[in-house]
Amino acid sequence: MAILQLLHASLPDKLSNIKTANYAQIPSWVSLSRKPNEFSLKAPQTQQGNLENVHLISLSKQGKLKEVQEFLQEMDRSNIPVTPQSYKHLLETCASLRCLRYGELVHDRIKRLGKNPPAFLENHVLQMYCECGNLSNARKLFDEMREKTLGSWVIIISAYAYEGLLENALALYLAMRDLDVKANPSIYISLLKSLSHFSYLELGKQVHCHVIKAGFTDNVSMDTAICNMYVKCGLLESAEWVFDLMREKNAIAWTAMMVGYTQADRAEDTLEFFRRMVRECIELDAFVFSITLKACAALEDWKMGGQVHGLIFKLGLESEVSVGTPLVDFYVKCRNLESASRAFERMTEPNDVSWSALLCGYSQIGEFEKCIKVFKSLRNEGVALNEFIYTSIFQVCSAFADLSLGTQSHGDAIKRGLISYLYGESAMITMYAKCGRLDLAYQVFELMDEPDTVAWTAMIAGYAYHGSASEALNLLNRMQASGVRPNAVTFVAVLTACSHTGLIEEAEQYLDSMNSKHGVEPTIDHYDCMIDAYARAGFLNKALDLINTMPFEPDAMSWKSLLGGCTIHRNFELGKIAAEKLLQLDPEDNAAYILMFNLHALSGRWGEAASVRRTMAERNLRKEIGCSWITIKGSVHRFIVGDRHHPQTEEIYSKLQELNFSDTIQEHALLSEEDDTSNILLERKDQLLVHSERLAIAFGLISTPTNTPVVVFKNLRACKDCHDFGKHVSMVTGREIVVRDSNRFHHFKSGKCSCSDYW
DNA sequence: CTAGGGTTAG
Repeated sequence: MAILQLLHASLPDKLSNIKTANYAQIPSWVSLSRKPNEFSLKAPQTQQGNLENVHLISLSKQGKLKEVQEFLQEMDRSNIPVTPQSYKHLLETCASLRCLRYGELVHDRIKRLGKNPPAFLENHVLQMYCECGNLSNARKLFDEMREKTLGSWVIIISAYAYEGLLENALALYLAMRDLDVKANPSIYISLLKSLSHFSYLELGKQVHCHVIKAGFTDNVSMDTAICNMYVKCGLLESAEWVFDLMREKNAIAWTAMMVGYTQADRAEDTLEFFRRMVRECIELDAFVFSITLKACAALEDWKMGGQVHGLIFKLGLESEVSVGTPLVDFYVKCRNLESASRAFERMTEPNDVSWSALLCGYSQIGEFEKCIKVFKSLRNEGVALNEFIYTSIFQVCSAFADLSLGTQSHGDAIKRGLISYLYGESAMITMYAKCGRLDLAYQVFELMDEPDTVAWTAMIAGYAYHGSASEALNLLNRMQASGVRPNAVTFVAVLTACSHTGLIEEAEQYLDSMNSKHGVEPTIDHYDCMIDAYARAGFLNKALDLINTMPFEPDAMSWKSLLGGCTIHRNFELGKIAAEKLLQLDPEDNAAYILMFNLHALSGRWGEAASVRRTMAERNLRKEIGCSWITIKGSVHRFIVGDRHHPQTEEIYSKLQELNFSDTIQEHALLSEEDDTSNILLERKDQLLVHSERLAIAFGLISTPTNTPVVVFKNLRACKDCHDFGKHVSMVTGREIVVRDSNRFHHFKSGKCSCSDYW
């Protein structure tokens, strides 16, 4: 027994589920050089060569194709015939190992055997070619076969259907009918599989009719296939109709229906089906769990998901990739990265899908460093990567504005053929745009065959970040002309572009016509954009009116936009109302306190300003540390306020002095998101002069050729003083300064900013 | 000879 186990352990995985008889115990030293009657085993004459054939089959079942080859030669030398049964096993092994080379050798031998090999053997050869993916050989054989059995038709039609070669599959099906060969359920099931797409719905219905006429309904597998075909075509009602009529329903039919519900955004129905399955004691397998977890993930229903996880644990399915991977994704979607990692670790054999689910989690939750680290180690270890992983990497590059890693990953993905059409390309558009390279973003966009809504939106949003409203609107027109329909996100980008450039009338028109002209229902995000547009432009009352009359309850963003406008345009009364409302909705919003503080400071209400600042200190608001960075020759230089760690610190500070920009007294009183608000006594002016973005700009000036723009990135919103600083520097040095803050790009040129001081 | 279900992304 132990030997057998050992032997099995050494078999290739693909073979481990093949049931083997005890042939393996026949030693390979069984000699062929002796004459049959010399065997100690008294083999009757009629069974001559039995032992050799048995041994051949044994070798074949162990996947030892090379030894098979050698043994065959030995058998040939001793004139021992190979039985058809042996050939059958050899062909099966070649098929399961996808080993076309040996398969062809076996086929050659069979051809040499005589003019009429048994039909069943030819079917095995056919099957071997199909499984090895060589359909042209398969077809050639099929056409030459003198005796085609029903099985031959099944094999070749299924192969075509499986490869998605619909026309070939259907042509053969029709040819078969012409020859009066009656199709069996297998053939219909294969055909239905290849018709599982909306564009083939009419054909699918016709095949369904043929199935009914042939009397094959009320067959579990058949009905399951029909059900699945309707699901994949998006006709859930038809699928339900078939499903409800099934007297006996297997797990596959249930799964198919659940997939349909989840795809149709009806995840609740999926979960209801799952509950029914549990109640009706249907056997739950890995497939059922994966779709159920997907539904839990879509609903972010961590309670239900947790219960499902419990069941998975009880059934001992946690270690399976097919369950573990969706489990990782479920926890990622519920923003529970800790459980996601734990689920990941419990899988015995994670695959590339598992890795991409995890990496996507890291990038979505903002664990960018971790994401890159894992990505690099996967690359080094030669683990299979996929296009999903690269999409996540592009997102990380966007967040870090890491053009260097972005372009490298782009090249890497091209080499591996892993830029996924649409998904990967759109992620790259965003990546290049957010790295300050609209030109490269546009190149990617231009090279796309058929950009879809998301790709157009990414490009429009790119122009919006950079404040190029006219290009953004232009692109929207081109998008519509090319027949791609804008969605809600597209309009957020369009309205943002308008808002950032003060195109009030245009914004109003787009908001008004969204629904009537484009069939996109406005959401609160669109109203917030409009409120922002009014507020920035100084139409504070219009902004307030919209807050009061829009068909949604105002959210934090609504009031924040109004408050921002009140600060720019110094409307204290309204600003106070907005600030109170905002802090009611989001007491943790650091920016809200800063805006409120600045509003009080601007009106000289120092008592109230100080009280805001005290509240901030007391609440110890968790906030991001402000930092700015610049990439010089591929390496990133990062600065925080008052940083003196850089090796060229002296040069940087003397450059700052040389720029000699003195801020006006009044603006010194204002707070920026970068200031250390936990210490209310700290002299603000000292901090201001050494804000991180100034350090980065100064470093950029001394480290780059004078004819190139200085491109600086910052994780927070640019403060008023530093914005003025940027304008000043672009004036006195004659250089273009580009700053990307958390909201958008600022292009400073000859003392002016592309944002027209509107940000 | 014999088919049918799932999980990752912009």
